[in-house]
Amino acid sequence: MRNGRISDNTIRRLPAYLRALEELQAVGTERITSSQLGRLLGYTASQVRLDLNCFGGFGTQGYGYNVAELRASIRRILGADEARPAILVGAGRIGRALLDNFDFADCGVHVTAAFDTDLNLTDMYYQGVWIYDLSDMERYVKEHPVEIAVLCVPEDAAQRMANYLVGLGVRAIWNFANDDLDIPKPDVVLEDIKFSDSLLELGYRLAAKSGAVSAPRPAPVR
Amino acid sequence: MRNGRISDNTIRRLPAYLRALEELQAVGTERITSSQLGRLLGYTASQVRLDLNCFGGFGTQGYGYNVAELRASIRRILGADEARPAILVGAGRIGRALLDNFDFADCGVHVTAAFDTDLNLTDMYYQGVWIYDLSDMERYVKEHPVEIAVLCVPEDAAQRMANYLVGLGVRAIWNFANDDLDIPKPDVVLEDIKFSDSLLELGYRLAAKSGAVSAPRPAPVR
DNA sequence: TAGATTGTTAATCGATTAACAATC
DNA sequence: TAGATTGTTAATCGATTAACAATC
Repeated sequence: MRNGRISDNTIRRLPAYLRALEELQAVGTERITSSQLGRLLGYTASQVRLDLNCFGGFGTQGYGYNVAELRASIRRILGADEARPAILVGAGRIGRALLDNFDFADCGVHVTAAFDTDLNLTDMYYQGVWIYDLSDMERYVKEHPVEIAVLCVPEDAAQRMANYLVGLGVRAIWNFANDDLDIPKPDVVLEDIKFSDSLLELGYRLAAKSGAVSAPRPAPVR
Repeated sequence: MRNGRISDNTIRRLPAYLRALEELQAVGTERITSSQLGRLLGYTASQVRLDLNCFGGFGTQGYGYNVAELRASIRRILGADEARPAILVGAGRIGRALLDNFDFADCGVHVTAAFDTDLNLTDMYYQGVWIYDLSDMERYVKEHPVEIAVLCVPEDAAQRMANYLVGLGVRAIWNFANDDLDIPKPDVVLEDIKFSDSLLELGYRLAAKSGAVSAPRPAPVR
């Protein structure tokens, strides 16, 4: 178990390992080797072992890894079995779509309240979550443990709201606004969902496949 | 203009450059240097110049880059000014939230139709987009130019639907299902929005900040 | 014990940063 | 022309892959 600084790339691969392991466990697979797991995800066996060994020696020589055990370990590392208290800030379409469809609990997060300014949305339950008026947020956060803010407000309100939330002491922001947020406190965790970036990248790759933009025409063969 | 293979990292930074440039232009900035642009985004000046030079010499020595020009160039590279025809597959909450809130046009994409199996959703317009029954999709795709499928179906239907879409000849899939899709044709572009991965990563970083998981206890001082 | 596969170190590769000559 | 900043090459750094000794 080497414990230097763990690279961002390694961290980003952890959820993929977890997903693969959950599927393996679902179909009853008991053990798996680093090379099998690698093949499943498109990584080399070396990389799998190196990644996992950042967090501990989960394997057994000559055997491989126990699926259930490794899955449990990775869930623990990712905090997937926690129930971190979170609030939804902005209960518009995106916010409510998350409440409808997204399994927060499976990621170790528990949404305890939502906030909005739209009187058509406030003062009601939505998917079991009470939607408060935004003006109640400050009091709510002071009276309840809130670790995470799920930020689903329009782009032009995002930075302002982020500053406000950081001031209130939330420890992490899951941001859905298409905006590069500037987080004043360095120990507040920011994680973005960037729809635009993703779709633009798709557009680029599409153009690149057509050979248009940057795929240089093959050199003329003579 | 060096034109080796352009790295994924470079491509992933393009939308960030674009976002910064749009903001600069919005506030009337005319020119910018690589080091200013870098400071804005947290990159080094070298990196900015190297990234941009993958696509062309957009700058002028002694001056820097013209904001409007560079913005236009990057939009072109990303295909943001196109209107690539796309269909929405699955018009549930997530799908409709996208139609409500997301600016497809600004990413060079035009959603021409949506498909679902839910009779409460089909045969109606939603945000100007007609929702067809899924059984009409095959005919629709054959009769209309469709480049991109925005995949918003439940996780357990995603792989099946992806195979079907690839068979119908779509050239790219923007996937919102939490599933590692296996795309049979190598030239079909796949781009994922991974909500779970993102929130799990947030959870990890939160735990890491608390010094719990992987921050090794400081060695005992004697 | 022999075979297999890990944990871990060494070699390679690629990406980022630094430096500088070209040039506006 | 002098000053500034690019485009581009060289140096550095980090991440991935390969190799192998440890060990189940």
